[in-house]
Amino acid sequence: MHSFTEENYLKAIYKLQETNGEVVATSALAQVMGVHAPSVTDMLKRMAGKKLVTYQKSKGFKLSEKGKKVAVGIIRNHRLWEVFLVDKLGFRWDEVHDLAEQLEHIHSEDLTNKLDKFLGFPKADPHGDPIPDANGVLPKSKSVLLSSLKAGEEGTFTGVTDHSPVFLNYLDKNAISLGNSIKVASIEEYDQTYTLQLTGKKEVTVSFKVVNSLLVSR
Amino acid sequence: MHSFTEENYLKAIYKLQETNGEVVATSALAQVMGVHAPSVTDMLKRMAGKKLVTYQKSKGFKLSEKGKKVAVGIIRNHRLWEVFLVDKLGFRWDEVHDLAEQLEHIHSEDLTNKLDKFLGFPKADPHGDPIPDANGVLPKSKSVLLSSLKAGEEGTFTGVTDHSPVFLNYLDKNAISLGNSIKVASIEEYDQTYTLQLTGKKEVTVSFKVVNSLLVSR
DNA sequence: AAATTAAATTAGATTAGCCTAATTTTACTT
DNA sequence: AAGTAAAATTAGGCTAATCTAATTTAATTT
Repeated sequence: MHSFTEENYLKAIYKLQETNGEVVATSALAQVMGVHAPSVTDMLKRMAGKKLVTYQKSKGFKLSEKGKKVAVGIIRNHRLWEVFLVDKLGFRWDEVHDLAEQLEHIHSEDLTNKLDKFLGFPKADPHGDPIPDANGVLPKSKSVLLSSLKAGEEGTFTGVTDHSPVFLNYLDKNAISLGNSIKVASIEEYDQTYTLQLTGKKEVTVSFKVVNSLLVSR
Repeated sequence: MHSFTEENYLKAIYKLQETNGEVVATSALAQVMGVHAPSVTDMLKRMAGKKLVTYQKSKGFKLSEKGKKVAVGIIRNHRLWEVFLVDKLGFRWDEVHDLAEQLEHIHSEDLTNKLDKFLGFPKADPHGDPIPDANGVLPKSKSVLLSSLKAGEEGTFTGVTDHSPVFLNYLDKNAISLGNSIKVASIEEYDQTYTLQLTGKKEVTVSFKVVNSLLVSR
């Protein structure tokens, strides 16, 4: 159907559109794909030919409806496999990304749906990212950055915006786990460090960078 | 590491060596790979360069130790994934081959071994084919073709040599399942049809082609 | 052993996805 | 509005894996 490369472009474009707005720049895509700009121009022409993206010379590009559908399908696969790897095989949440990047490209609606059922129709992957349903519908998250809470406010830890293993390990080390309740005990005005009160009254003091990578729902 | 294509060549060569003897012909490999002969010559030169096969111009070729190791690793993956698809996800045994062909190329010893453990260290895949262990050791099968039994002899159905969905469905339709006991009730001399007595005294009459594709152990 | 047939290889092209270097287009400054 | 900087594209090349057509090598038949 589509090559792995095409699929990875689609996924990357989808994510860039999600965070950086509708239209994507060649250079931005080149950066996340780890290739040089002319390769992107090349690839986009091919993909535009297949109606996966709409592309106007030097004006940026975005996914077509068709392209979006493919991208969401891949994200669904990716997140379901991550759940499998963690829940069934016992991998840690910081180990599964690269494996899921490979598994996500195996195309079979039947496989995906059977896997979904086997896992008990999970709503989110091990990092809290929502899993699109079989129709490609992504539940709209109501989570906010922990950095947006004021001192005294509280929420439930629902996800991360930084998926790097080093950050995930940092959270493990400080016993900050998905589903925990987190209360902002205090905020140091001088350097924006946050003291957090976790489930069981444990307190940790963390930098702004940390609270700015945590999602909570209130 | 190696491309999917290379890995598929390695697997195909391994299987040809297993059934047709040590040295493999260009044309035979071209046929099973579904490509034309010059493509095979090309590919083999590349693979010889990587020490995956030993190759002498116009003299055929065979796997090196290194190549054999890679091939067996892929077969291990393939068969473990087939067990997963059937035992855990509920696929039928005639549906899993193509999916396993994709899953087998995901490389991670860690993944393979965790999957193996999750499945309870199975010894054979859903078609009865033996699964190499983590060291690449394949248990030597003591099974024989059902066609080699004489009238009155009996065995346990342990595997098939024809893996085509149409044959597997035929077996399903006649309630011939792995693990069943099968007794050769009689052999018709005229056309070599076999009447088999299955577990529970059910009798079926089948052609020579069928008994020549069934493996039994005595 | 010579002739014919079959198998394998070489030669030369093609496609996807990438590259570097050069050029063009767009955006930003003054 | 002109000049510069940044971003995007074109031009031309490379590699892996394939192809067809032509040639060479090996095997088989008479």
